[in-house]
Amino acid sequence: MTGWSRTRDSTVLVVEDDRATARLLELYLRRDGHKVATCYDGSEGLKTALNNLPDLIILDVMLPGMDGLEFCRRLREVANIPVIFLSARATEDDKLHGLGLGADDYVSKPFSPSELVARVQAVLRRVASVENPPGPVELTARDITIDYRRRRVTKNGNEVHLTPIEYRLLCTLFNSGGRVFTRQLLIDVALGPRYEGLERSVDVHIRNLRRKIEPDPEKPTYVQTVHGVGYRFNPDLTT
Amino acid sequence: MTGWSRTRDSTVLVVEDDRATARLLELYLRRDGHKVATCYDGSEGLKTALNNLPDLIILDVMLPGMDGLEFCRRLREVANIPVIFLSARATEDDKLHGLGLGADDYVSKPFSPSELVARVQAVLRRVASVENPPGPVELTARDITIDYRRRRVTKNGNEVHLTPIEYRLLCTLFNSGGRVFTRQLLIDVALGPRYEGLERSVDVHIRNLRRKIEPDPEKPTYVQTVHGVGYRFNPDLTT
DNA sequence: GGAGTGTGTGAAGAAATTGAGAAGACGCAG
DNA sequence: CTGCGTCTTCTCAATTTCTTCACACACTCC
Repeated sequence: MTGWSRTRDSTVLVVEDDRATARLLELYLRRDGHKVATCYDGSEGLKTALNNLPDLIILDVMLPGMDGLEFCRRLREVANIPVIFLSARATEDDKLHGLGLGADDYVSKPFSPSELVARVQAVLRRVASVENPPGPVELTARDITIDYRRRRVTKNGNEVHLTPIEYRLLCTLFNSGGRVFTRQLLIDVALGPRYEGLERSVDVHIRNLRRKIEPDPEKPTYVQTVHGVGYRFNPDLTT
Repeated sequence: MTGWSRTRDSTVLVVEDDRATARLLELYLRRDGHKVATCYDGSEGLKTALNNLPDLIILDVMLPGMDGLEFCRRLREVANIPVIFLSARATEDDKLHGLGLGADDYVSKPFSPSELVARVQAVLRRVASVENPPGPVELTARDITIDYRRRRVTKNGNEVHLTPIEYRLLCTLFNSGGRVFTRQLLIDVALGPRYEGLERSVDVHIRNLRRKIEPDPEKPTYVQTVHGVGYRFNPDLTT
């Protein structure tokens, strides 16, 4: 595990319980010059990912051991490895669309192998130019910056202390391209299926989050309310 | 998990008095792409190790010339080469459990060669970046310095005595670029897959580590707690 | 404007996480 | 055998974080 010093040829971790699909992926990825490792269930995959820090992960959404979203969320807590989702059904796509978890792309089954390989290339190229170590992996909007690797949020350079839930909500909203999230979707995506609070609790966390990052919490500019729907993140100042 | 090749081409020293076992090890390790040297007794093995500085040592516990535990202890005084123990009987396993000597893994006889090869890979991968990082053999952050070759830690020039577990935790956190580690990840990365303690034990080691390196252990500046997540190393004083 | 619904606010109690001390296990050295 | 060093585990206290509730305020549609 050569932490965050990416090597020339990229390693790809495939987490997919269907062996046939997994083998297909391996075949095409190897042919494309990647090193490939495969895990057949979620929790093993997560451990492997954290131990070996591949350059990219291809992740089935439906997994034994650990759900793909859960996988991604836990991965994001400690690492920032790009993820491409494999979704089985069209209905799943909706949720994935909104994934603020740092999914870098998603592909619906059945997929064309060459399309997937192309997406892998694209993600790796994009990531390589931005993310290469050493140094923080950051996203910035106006004066807010998220450093995923250190799990640190700064506003104008000063650290802002966020609780775990606030951090997850912010991450989810932050890199969602301004998409609107219902409270339930925020719960699903940011807090996980095992979350047991009421939807209204999300309001409270949003408020606390605003207090910490908004210049004037009375008039939110980052986390905006969409009345009757939910919340969305506004990266610009144009609204 | 399948695949991955990143840790080949390393030199392995086998110290094992039983010639048949030794030859078996050589065979499999060579097939796996390692260079292998073999010694048949302890004191000769130690001499060889110190002269040639292999990347890893496979060490029989029962040895003529010098006991394997003694070997490990003396090795640790001057070098930081990872060690995998070969223990003859199940009863010996208990002794090795404790990692107290700084063993990195252990394998019971009779062993499956492919399992041993896999463990060699795992140890090399894990240890490579954490305890034997590429680049300089000495890293400094503020007034803490780690000398990887000698396995020494100094604070303002004074040696700080760390236990094997403390040392590994510190190494792992130290050259991680400030990344956040969950307790489980610390266990996986720093202590190895055979570690059997609870996650909470990590807390205790972190506390002991803080007592030794922090100016004011009440307000940690090096090893920071990330509430709800884990720990993080802060090289600067900027927070 | 007013009813009806949705959202923001503050605070209190519950719950979870972490820190601290200490006891026990274990092997080793003298 | 006894003392020493290390590691694990336990409990209790301190702290942080989360949830919930009641009410004030805002929005929308008629």
